[in-house]
Amino acid sequence: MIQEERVEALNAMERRKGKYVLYWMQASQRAQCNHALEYAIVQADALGIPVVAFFGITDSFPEGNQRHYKFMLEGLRDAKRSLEKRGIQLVIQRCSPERGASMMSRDAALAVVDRGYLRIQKAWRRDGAAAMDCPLLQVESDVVVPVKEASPKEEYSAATIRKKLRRKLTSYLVPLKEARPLADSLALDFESFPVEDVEQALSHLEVDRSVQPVPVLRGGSEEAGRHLEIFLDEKLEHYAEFRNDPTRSYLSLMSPYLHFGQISPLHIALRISGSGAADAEAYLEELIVRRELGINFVFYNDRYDTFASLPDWAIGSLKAHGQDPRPYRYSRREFEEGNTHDPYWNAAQREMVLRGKMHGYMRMYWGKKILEWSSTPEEAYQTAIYLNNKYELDGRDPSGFMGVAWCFGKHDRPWGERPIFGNIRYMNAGGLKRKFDADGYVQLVRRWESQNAEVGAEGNDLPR
DNA sequence: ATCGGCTCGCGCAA
DNA sequence: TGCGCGAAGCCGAT
Repeated sequence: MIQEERVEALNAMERRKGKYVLYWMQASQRAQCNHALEYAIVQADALGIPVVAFFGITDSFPEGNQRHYKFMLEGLRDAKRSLEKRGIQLVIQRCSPERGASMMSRDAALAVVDRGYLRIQKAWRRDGAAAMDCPLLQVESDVVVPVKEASPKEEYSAATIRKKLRRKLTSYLVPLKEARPLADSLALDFESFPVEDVEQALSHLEVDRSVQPVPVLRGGSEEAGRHLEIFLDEKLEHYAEFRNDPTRSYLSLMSPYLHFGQISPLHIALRISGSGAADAEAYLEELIVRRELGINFVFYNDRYDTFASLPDWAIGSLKAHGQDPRPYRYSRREFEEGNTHDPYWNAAQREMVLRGKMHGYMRMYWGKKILEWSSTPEEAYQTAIYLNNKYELDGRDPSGFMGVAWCFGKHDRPWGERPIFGNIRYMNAGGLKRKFDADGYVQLVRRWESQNAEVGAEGNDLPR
């Protein structure tokens, strides 16, 4: 079911005769549980024409590097294969997405695009819509509840959006029907950037190669589905108990796949929900409430990647303590190399640099300490955003921007005033030790690093 | 081990 | 206008 609240016309063009319906794939890089794709199929069937899918790959996505591109190409390879099985051609071109999409729209009756919430994604859609002579319809496919339906404004906390989201779940937490288009587009003649051989495709892109691809996770909808099944079979029943213990592997690993749209949050939620068990509820809290709070944040707050996005009380309090002496002070480079005095912080940083993913619990401690050990809170904020975007596979994602902001007071309440932090919630290493074997975590990261140095990617398995 | 205070402001009840 | 309560905690008192 495609609720009409998911659909929005991005320009005022009239429908016209055309050879196909264009699905401009951008955020939802998958063939399964994709409302935008299904919407395009419904439109095409009604017009008696096929669907052509298009993806524009730009070498210069801001802060994108080889690590991200490889993961994305693995996903595009899966998407192309899966679409072909349904008789839909995926045309991939090296170009700025909105320009490629508008070129491809010339022979289209209408165009459909998925929704993105970041500045650049909004700009691409706006510019694409303006350049097209046919209608461009946006269909929101990477959230359970459409962002404007969840709330008409920037939310103050998880508590405020939680109630609003819960009220809407009966309408939106429902399966999407998938169809094979009546007309096939495989025979249409288009040039496409080949992605079947991912290494070769990667070598043809002129991207930043300073960060290595990750040894553990491979991209694509197929891998996403495999990890989801492992999570459901082996991990979900202990999720509430172990999710905040980074020495155990009890997370779903969905966030990189969600970031690239290689899996649908609706699909995950439908697989999880129903039991009502505490573990399922805890997971749905992360998947829906927390994730869609992040989307609310970046959608309504244009300064989502800066210190200025914080609430007034946090900015005032941090500024009032801007001159407080810092017990330790590190440069961006010292942080980046994981060379602080704190073995727990260094372990978290190195986990991220090596594996493209930092454990959720450690992300909080990591950000809080960057604030504590930087010259100014503004500099700390920039450092955290820079490192997160560069190394995390799910960097440059609403959840990541929100995660950094939370460490600086966003979506949180004020706490007892103290040096440097002011009223921002404080965390220290004692908290880690109370919750899990913090020294065991340091050892674990060391093992990952030495395994990676010795045998390369093959020996690098997840902890059990 | 457990508990209250820390401190601001949203959102709803009245 | 008043009041309850909040993304993951810390700290000191008991």
